[in-house]
Amino acid sequence: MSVSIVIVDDHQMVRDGLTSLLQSMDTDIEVIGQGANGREAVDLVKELHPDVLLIDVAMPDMNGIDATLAIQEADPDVKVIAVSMHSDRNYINGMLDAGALAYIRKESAFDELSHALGHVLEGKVYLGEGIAEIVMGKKKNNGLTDRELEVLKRIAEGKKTREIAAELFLSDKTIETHRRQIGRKLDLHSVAELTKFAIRHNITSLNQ
Amino acid sequence: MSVSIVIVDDHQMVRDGLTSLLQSMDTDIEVIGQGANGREAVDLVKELHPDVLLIDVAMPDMNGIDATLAIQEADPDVKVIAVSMHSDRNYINGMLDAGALAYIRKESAFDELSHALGHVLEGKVYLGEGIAEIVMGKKKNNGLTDRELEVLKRIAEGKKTREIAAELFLSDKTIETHRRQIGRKLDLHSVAELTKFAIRHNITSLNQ
DNA sequence: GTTTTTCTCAGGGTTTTCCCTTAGCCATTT
DNA sequence: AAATGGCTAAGGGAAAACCCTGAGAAAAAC
Repeated sequence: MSVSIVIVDDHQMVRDGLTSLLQSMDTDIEVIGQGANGREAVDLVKELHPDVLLIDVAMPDMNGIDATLAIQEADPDVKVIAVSMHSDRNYINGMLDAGALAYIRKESAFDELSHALGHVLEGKVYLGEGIAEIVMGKKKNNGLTDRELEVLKRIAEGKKTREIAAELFLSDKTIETHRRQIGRKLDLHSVAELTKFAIRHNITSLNQ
Repeated sequence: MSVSIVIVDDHQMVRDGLTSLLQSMDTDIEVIGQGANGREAVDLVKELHPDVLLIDVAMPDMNGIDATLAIQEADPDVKVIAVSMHSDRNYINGMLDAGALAYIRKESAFDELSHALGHVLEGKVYLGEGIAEIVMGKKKNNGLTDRELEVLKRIAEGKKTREIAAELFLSDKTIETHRRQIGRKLDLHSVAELTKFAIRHNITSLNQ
């Protein structure tokens, strides 16, 4: 019984590498498609109906969460494995809520990927090293509230207090309070550091 | 004649993928070591004396440029291939000046890597698609001067004008002028956007 | 049902950034 | 010799960010 896989990541060399890895581990695994962003992921799944979708979380154009949501509507049988650079509780939950069956990090070794593959093919959930603890809140993550996350996202997009206030229909003073609170919680006191934090945790995209 | 390779990248899954790719393309290629940062690269080269070093440019702890500089002193025979996420003129030149023989991007396809390998083994220089144009200044890159780059790097590290001035032994007013000039040249008018630009162009590291 | 957290907002002050112009000095280029 | 570009610096004013305290209402947790 052959397993068909679609790989979506914004770096072609990473896609090629993963393809080579997967095909060298088992002759029954076939990579039938590759894409560079969420939009391509959705199109590829609709067209090819793979058994497994291996998808990066942070990508330009359309991220992994939105793509997974769309895919679960179009083809709920596809097993989705999320592969991410970093781990942020809110975004791990985002992927899992969207319907992903596994979440692993690029920092981790390849055998996590093969484990993930084995699990999702049986319909089981697989979480990479350290991910389960984050999901259950046992490992301290960032401690930011949803509102603070919304504000941080916009700070990391280069927006100023007044613009954020207008977008969220709030007072400037409220946004100021959130900014101060975010800085305190994360102990990061410059926009540059906050931006890097936001990128590391997939709260904002590096592109645009 | 067998070719020995050391791979250095901060994501193990990328390292594993590249290893699999390289070994599947030619049985004479042997990946004899892997590292996660510049410091490990230097140690690995000193210990293993590989024919080729495949090294990422942006890494925590010690970046590819500093590592390549150190390696060229310790073992000038090692052929260095730089593999980077993005392309910034100043940093392409940094790697090439440090002694790298090839520079390719992760966005590019795998065959660029095999071409690079073929070239460097003969002692020839190989530049990935679009890289040569950037080096020769034919493709507009960022237009930042060396000084402006030093300032931008520090802005993206979260430092404030006064701190940067102190570090560079300059007046606050001078740094202010540089900041304004950087913003004008790049048409980016927030620290967040400047930080993302700096990360994309390997001017600063995402970590710390 | 009470405590805690989150979200909202304000007053008031300090610090920093942002943006303008002008300008001298030096090295490279023409 | 003259123009260009890079680096330095200053004066001055407007805007934004930073930081404090306090505080009411709603939602969540205990």
